[in-house]
Amino acid sequence: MAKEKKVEQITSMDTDFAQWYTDVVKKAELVDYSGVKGCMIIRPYGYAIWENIQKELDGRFKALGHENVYMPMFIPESLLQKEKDHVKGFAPECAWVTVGGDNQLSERLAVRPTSETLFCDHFKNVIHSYRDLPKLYNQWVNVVRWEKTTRPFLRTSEFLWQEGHTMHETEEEAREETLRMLGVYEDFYLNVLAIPAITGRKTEKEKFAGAIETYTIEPMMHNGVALQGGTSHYFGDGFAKAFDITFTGRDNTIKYPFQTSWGVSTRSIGAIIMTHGDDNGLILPPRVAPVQTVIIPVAQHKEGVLEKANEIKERLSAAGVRVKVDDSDNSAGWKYSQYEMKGVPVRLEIGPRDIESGVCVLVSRVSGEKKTVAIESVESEVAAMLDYVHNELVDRARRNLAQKTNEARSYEEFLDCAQNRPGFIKAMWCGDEECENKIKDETGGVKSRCIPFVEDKLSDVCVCCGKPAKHMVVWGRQY
RNA sequence: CGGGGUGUGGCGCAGUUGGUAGCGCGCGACGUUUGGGACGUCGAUGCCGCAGGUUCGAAUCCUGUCACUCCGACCA
Repeated sequence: MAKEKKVEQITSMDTDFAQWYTDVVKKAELVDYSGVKGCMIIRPYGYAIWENIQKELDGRFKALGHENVYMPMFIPESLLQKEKDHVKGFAPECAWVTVGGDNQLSERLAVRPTSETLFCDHFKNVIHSYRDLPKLYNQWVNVVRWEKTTRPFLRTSEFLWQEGHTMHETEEEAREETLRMLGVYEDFYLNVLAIPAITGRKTEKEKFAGAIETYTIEPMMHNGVALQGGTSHYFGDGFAKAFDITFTGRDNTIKYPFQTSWGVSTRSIGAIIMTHGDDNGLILPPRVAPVQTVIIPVAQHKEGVLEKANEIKERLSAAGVRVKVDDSDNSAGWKYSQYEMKGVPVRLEIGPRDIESGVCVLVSRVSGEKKTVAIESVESEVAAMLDYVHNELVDRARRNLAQKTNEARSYEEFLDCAQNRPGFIKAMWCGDEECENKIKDETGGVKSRCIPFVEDKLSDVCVCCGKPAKHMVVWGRQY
């Protein structure tokens, strides 16, 4: 079936990717703009996606022993300042509360941009012995960062996320936790969101403020631009020392614990949109889609059609499928377009002719192909198509990632890639920040994404300065 | 924070030399329709982003301001 553009309200991706994104976000009813600068309203359909993301991640966290807590949303300035690299990183984008009611506050309060300092302030009180470790905490909250330019989901002044904060007895254990949680994200992105990604370590320059190591998951969007999908940090005992968090060890000496933190935000919804969407709108990965299958009754006024549609709905629902029947007065064609725009992964059409022969029609949102299946086996057929859609999305995203990943062995080649081929560039690097800065300046924004866990040896020398190379870096532009 | 653009019913837009607001879609009722965005009839919906100013009179001119958007800069 030839794919043509059916939804004229959505700007085509090739015409203007940024405008396409804005159109999809609005037309699929994910967000609305609010009267508050830089802040978005997440509408029911968008929030339902977030709830499914939460459910998936929260289950994985808890299975690994993490507990949910809630910290205050205000951080006294003195607390934020305890770790000097941390405050330097975040102070420029803090929102400050200076007045309460009629009274000027004696100390201004930051609206949390992230909560390491609050957790540490609390850890100090609850960690005394090695028997109190590890502490495996997580919280689902909003944070505020005063961004200069904002876009729905990708960068907003306020956003929702989870932030995990853990304390461990040994460095080794904390380092393991850092990598374990990045692994959780990698698994989640691939097996839930259908998004393959490059994972690795951030360079010194790109590290989180106050971290010893920052690990990252870097999916590539359809247009070749990277989006940091999640991060996991190893802090060593730097914050513990700054906050004077100590415990008595097994050897009866006073020690500092070792710390991690890790987070995924509503930005992941932006990743879904820009990884999977097409010119007809959103395509939701089945495992987080609020509606996995929409049933469109055809000629629904005819005897028995709606009854059959509802009967199928009950059966699918009982089988664990998130399903809805659209029995509104809109024409079938209108409904098709509507649910394509909203990215529902599988459509089920059922009309009088189908009912007569005991079948219904399943349509994949990815390929648009139709499959006639027996009503009696509808549960297994729908489940199979949902899996099929998931796998198709993974394959498509993998192909995009592979196609738009280039290798550069010389600086000329690097600049050529940066200018003419959107996507990632693999290239060797000497380890100096100077080269990162030079590359960023001379390409107009290409930065190191990460030092991947699996490095290729493309040459012996830095692509930029020609000095001996220490690592292969994946470079790219980012949201 | 710099540079461009836009704010007029829910959405998309028109509105000339200033004269008191219009179109399409959508929305509601009724009828006919129904396998890829149906059609007819009738109907409802506006502090023209907000605040000042000029004028007998402002959607229109001037000043300020707010928001959104695109491109940079900045930014887990």
